[in-house]
Amino acid sequence: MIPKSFDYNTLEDKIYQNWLKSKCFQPKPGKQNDTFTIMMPPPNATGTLHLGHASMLAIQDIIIRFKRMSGYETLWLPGTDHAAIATQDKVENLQFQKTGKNRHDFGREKFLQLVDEFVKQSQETIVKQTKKMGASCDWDQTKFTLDPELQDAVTEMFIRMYNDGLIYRGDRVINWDPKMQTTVADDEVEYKEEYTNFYYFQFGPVVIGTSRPETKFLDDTIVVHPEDQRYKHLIGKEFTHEWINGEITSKVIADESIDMELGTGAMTISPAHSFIDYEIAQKNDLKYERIIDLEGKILSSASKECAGMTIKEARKKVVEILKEKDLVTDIQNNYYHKVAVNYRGGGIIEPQLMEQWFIDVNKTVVDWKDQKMSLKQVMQDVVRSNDIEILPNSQENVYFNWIDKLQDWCISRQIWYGHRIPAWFKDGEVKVQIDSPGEGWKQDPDTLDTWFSSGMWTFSTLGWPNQTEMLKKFHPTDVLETGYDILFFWVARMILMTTYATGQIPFKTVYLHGLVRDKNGDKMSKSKGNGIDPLEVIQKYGTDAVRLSLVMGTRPGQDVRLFEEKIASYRNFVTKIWNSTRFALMNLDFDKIDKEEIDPTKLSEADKWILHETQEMIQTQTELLNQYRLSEAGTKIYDFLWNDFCSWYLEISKKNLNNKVLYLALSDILKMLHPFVPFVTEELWKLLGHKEMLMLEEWPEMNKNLLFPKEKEQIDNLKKTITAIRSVMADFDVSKDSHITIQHKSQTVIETNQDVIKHMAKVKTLELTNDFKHIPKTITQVVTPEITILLHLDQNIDLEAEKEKLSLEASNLNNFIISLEKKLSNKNYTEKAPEHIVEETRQNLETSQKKLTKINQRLKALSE
RNA sequence: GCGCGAUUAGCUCAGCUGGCUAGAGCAUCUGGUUUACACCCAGGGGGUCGGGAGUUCGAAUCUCUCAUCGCGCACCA
Repeated sequence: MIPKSFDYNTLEDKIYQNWLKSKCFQPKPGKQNDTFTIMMPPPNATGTLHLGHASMLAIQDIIIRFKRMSGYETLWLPGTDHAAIATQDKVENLQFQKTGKNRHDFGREKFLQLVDEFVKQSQETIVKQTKKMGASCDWDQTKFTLDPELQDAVTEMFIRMYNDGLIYRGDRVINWDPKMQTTVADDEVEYKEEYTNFYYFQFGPVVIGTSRPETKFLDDTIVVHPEDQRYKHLIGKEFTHEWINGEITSKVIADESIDMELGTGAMTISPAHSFIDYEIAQKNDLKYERIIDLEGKILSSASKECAGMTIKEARKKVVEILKEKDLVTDIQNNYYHKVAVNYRGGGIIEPQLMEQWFIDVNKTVVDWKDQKMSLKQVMQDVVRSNDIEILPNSQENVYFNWIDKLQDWCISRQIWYGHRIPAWFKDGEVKVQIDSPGEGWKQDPDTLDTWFSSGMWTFSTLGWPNQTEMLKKFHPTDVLETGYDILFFWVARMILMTTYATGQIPFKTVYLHGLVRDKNGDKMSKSKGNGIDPLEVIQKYGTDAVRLSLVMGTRPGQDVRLFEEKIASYRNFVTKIWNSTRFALMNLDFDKIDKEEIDPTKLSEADKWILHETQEMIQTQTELLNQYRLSEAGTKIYDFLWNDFCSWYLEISKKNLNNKVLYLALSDILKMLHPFVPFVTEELWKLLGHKEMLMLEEWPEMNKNLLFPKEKEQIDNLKKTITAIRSVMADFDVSKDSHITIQHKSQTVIETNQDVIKHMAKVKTLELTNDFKHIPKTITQVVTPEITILLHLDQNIDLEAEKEKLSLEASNLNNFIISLEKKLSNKNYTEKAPEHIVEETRQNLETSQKKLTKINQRLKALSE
């Protein structure tokens, strides 16, 4: 005999190994004659598995298993991302702790070797953990963004974009991280709240306000709003006055972008260290000079007194200097503002004017739908025209908002770990090509933004730029499933890169899952100690339970709260699945099953009912899963197994089991459960005597010959009857020696299931009659117009109590009837509402009226 | 400032294109050693679907508005 619950700790790994051994994860042509592809978002090569990954793996695995069983040739391709900045920073920190050396002490080559070693180790961990989640991805196709072929693809992409004029090298203000010594993309900048001093300085004819005095050494332009009455008369004029480095001549210009309300409404600009100042300077053709160097220190060209000082030191010094010159008019403390920091390392971002590589998002050179479009336009078009659907749809607005504001994308990074830029310099000349153009040419030391390569993930992994069979077959992919937090970072970039490179969309659907939070809705974090380690709860509750807890009750785009009680409840469900099959195994006669055919004339009502319900469930599951409504599908199959199959079918049929029906229904249910809980169902499939893997079974199809609507109605009546008996017995506390009379009109299902009723409702004496007359010393329960239950009580019963009960029921029913009648007497309703709704209402009214009549008759009898 | 989301039972959440008297799990109460399952079985209590207005024959569902919470983007001289 098999044990009472699924021993996940010892069986999960074995089952997974069996899947691997049988090559279940590889694409195989199926009856759909079509492919279905998911590219797994590559986890960072440095990481370990967290709940975000676990949730992503659960969702994708459910989808891919469903599609595989449905007969698609499925490819789920796994891999890892080199995550340039994050990885380099992590390894550098580790090495510094260990040896006290930074990357420059090691040198580029040696340092990259250390990173490679570290990455290799991490990748193994991530792969092992991914397997633990039951992910049925094709490990033979595993890719890494720094694989040689993927590196080649990146280089090719860069060269093509350069030749098309989409990549250019230019001077722009970029986000510079002095700590990590690299540029950072706009999206990688985070803002931290801070309180600081806000200074007011006399600058020639005006007072200016600033929180950054240390950038003001060379300022000589005052900007005001053209409509500002306070300053209008100054516009265009020049003034000679004292400033930090001595006497200067400044000029007043006007610009619309000035906010009159802010500070004094007048400001000076430092174009080399501010995005907005740079824009103003460009518009007005002003010169710009650098004040702060890449280390975050003041340049001697800006100030002799402050040269070499840090920003903090220089700020103090500048204020001192201006105080001496009596140019400080006010200092306000506790000024609230936000400081830009690098989200990956926390260094404070200093805007710098630098020469970098950029992708031009506005140049209209991309061929798309027989037109020339800009990258920006293509990105808008594919979502607007529904080539790509984003789930939830509300995120499409977020996407468009982002695109509208999108600026040229700075793709060069001054770090070592990553894809080297294929550009060569010599005497101010630039050549973009794979190999060195010859003697004296030096390759650009910079590497590419990590999202440049991950943007190519759907096609670089399939062999692009070569037109491989894989690429032709599996691209575009079908669904991209990832967290909404990387919609811009990654999803948008994939659309940009893929449409340009391949002329195809990267995927048809974007499914954005929410973040996993704790029970209070707080983000899980190590410092708070509220995190759940997926591997720990897998150990405790099993992978199937963890997967369910990450999928059930979720919607795309909505955060998920996870806590142990929730996981435990799904562990209980896994046990329930186990025991329902265990029961079947104890009762099935395996020798006969293959030879048996379904003969509708020999089936009980319950048999027909469960076959009917199973067919409908197949239909429902298929529809919901095709629409990626995983939680709804999961909830429905959960309910079906637990209630319909276990609580009703098995209990009704216990004493009269039909081998074949039990087997058929259970098999279909296990198949439908499989995508959600692959381990326990696979094990049970084996115990049912199958040699083939469940995961390769065909998804069931609805069989119209197994629909029995009449029996469905009959069993529904039986269920109502049993529930009513149980309820009335509990109300009057008769657990032993219960005596029930069922009055009914032509209900064969009651006749044939007397034993079932006795057993399931625990009735000791049961009588049936077609006579609806009142019997003394009984409590009445009207189930349907055709079925009434009488509970016999020995002692004198409290007539008033029963009257009260019946009266309450009658009054509720009466209210209901009134509402229905009101509806039906409303012409607008009967004319405008759909016919089937009105018909339903009519029937409902009829049934309710009949039922009410019965109750009233009984009430009348009681009063006599 | 612009935008997005949430608000349904004590807790965590379902409820698709508006349509039977609003659901689940957990918790709670009552009663159960029924030979698949106490990680179980049976029964019960608990909600004016955040407030207000509107559209409609009909609103938890659509529109507007207010409130509270959360998030994103921009600005930050």
